[in-house]
Amino acid sequence: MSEKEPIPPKIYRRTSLKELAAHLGLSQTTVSRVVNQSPGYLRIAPDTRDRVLAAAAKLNYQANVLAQGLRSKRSQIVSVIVPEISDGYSTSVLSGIEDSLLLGGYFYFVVSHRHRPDLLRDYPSLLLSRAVEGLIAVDTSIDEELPIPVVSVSGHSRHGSIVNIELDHTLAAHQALEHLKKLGHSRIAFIKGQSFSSDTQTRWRAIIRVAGELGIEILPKLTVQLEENGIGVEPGRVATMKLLERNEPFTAIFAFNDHSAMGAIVALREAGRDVPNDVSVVGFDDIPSAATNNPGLTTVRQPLQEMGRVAASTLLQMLRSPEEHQRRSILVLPTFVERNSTALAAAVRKTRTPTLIRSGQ
Amino acid sequence: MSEKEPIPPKIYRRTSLKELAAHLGLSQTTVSRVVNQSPGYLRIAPDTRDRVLAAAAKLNYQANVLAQGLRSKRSQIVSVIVPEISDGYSTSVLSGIEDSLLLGGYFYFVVSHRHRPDLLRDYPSLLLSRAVEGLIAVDTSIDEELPIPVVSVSGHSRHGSIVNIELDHTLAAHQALEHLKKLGHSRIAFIKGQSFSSDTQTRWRAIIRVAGELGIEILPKLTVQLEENGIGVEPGRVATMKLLERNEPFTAIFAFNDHSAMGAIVALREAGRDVPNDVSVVGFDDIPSAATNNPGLTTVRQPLQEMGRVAASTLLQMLRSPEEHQRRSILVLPTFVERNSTALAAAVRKTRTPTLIRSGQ
DNA sequence: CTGAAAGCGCTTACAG
DNA sequence: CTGAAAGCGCTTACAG
Repeated sequence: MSEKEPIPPKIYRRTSLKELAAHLGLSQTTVSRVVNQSPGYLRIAPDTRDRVLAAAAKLNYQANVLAQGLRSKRSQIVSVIVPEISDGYSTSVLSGIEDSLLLGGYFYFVVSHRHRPDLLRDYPSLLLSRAVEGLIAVDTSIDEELPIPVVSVSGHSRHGSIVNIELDHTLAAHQALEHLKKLGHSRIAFIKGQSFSSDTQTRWRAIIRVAGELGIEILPKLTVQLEENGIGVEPGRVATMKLLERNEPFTAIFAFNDHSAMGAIVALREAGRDVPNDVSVVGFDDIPSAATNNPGLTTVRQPLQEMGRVAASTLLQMLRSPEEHQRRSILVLPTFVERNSTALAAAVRKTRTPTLIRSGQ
Repeated sequence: MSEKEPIPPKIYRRTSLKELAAHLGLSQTTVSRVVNQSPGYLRIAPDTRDRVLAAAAKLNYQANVLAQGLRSKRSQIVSVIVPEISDGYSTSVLSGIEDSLLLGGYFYFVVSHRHRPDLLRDYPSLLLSRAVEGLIAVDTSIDEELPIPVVSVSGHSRHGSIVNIELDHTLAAHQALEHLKKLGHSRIAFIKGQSFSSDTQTRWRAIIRVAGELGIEILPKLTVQLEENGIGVEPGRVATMKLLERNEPFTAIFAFNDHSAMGAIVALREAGRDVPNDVSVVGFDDIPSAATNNPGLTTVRQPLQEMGRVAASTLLQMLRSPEEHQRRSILVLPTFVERNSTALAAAVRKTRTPTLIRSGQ
């Protein structure tokens, strides 16, 4: 007895509805109605209600959600499919998704497909056999019609009933290109996204349109695309090396995302070019490491967490009232974040006073 | 008809066991035995087996896992609880967990407690009412006895039957401190972890022990602790500012983790100190951004993904054979990663030839 | 070698 | 105002 008293184990013995009903001398039906406040709840005698509630609290009754799901056809589970879970983009979205789902009493399975065709093909049925009620696809295009509601974050699905949560890419392109234009850049290089990324096409079209409006030329020789292979900043580094080999002068790069912007900075540094003094670099997304990068990344922020929250609450809404007319797409707005990876173009710098140079964030 | 043909929707109409049995003129029992290869499978007539398998494939039978779980008391779901999902540490572990679980046919719920006491208190019962079979706690200490197997990653739980997956902190401390010692650092500052992090204590004790062995002094004036509030690199930046205010000279910092090491670098830069020429900084974890940080972070790598894989396969093992004696803890080994945030101490540099200076990674 | 029956823990028409 | 009964889609003793 000289040892520390063991903490008395919390009672995790689960009471079933049957036991609770027996304990109260009531039918399961009545008990079920009370604890779930189901239709008919109001017609139950107030003191019966109180007795049930008291006993449920005392015996720590918690419904078996599996059984509820089987019977009522609502598993209270949805699934989120992402390209790769250990990636800043997906997890910011997941964080927002979790916020909304928790409020709605839903749990979620995460699966990552890693661009593997077998997983992309098999996951939908695997998830359906788990009775998930809905699916959120993050940066993943779903090209089959599923028997459950699907919300896509940056997925650009044009299929059936899928609701897309998407960024206003036109505004995003405008913010980035106008920023570079103001700084005096006219020879701007572009790093396009990997072909597997569902944002690649949409964003590129917006860039072309906006560049036209702003009178910015897009030169094929200053355009490279990220390769499918490679992780982290590597694809951006490789793409930028390719760009440098072409010997076509440029003073700025607009990268597809922050990862590739960081890779671009690495490649430029290796080639002896200073960022931002020789070359300005603009990223996209504003993942957490964009701020701590050196130099801090000027970037177009996607409200990833908010996109997750909106995706989840939209999905819950669809589950609650399937019949209601649902918008096909919901637009969210980017925010432009100026840090230290962009500066006045060298040509312009000479003609202006140093105080005009942004001091950064 | 001039539009593109719509893709014929894949058949997602789910066949039930009952339907399949009726279609075959067999009992559910037999069909169940075949599709699950359950005990008794071998006693079934080979051609019955073939007929069942053929029909199951043709009608695309997939069991309803919810119903299976309810009946067999195996939901095939486990849960992972993490402090925060949008954090490089947790997601690397999750990535490994997913690898192992997928192979075992399990899916998982992720929940993040964000150090909120209410969530930490309520999640266990919420998960139990979801019938999860087991729990993996990442960097979270579980101090109640749960009725299901629990594996803890860096949780250091000394409770009941919990299996801990932990890093060899002594080796880790040895790698980092010997590295700094070799570079000629003797005045080393230490950033301790937040009090809520379960690794803080263990790692600090290991550091004290190893420092003693290596003859490295730990000065209270050169020791600071991360504050609980603040996200990303901010706590590390704040701690380092506090350190600098003390006006006690130091030439190196051993930080609790990579985030705080990055924050330290920011604070040092703001104070006009160059990393690594004035101060060397060593991080811990090797999260993805450690490599892309500028300067690249010298750090102690935790094999996070492996830890996740080991945690999940250990849990599955416990679910399969609960009676088997299970080790109380499983040790994994750190790898020391030299990058560019550490260099020879200034005092030493003068006395050696420049070629001795590491060229970095 | 195969099947009838019970039951996992719930919800929900239906009835009174 | 309350309950008996059926049934969600499975698995598993038990029986033959």
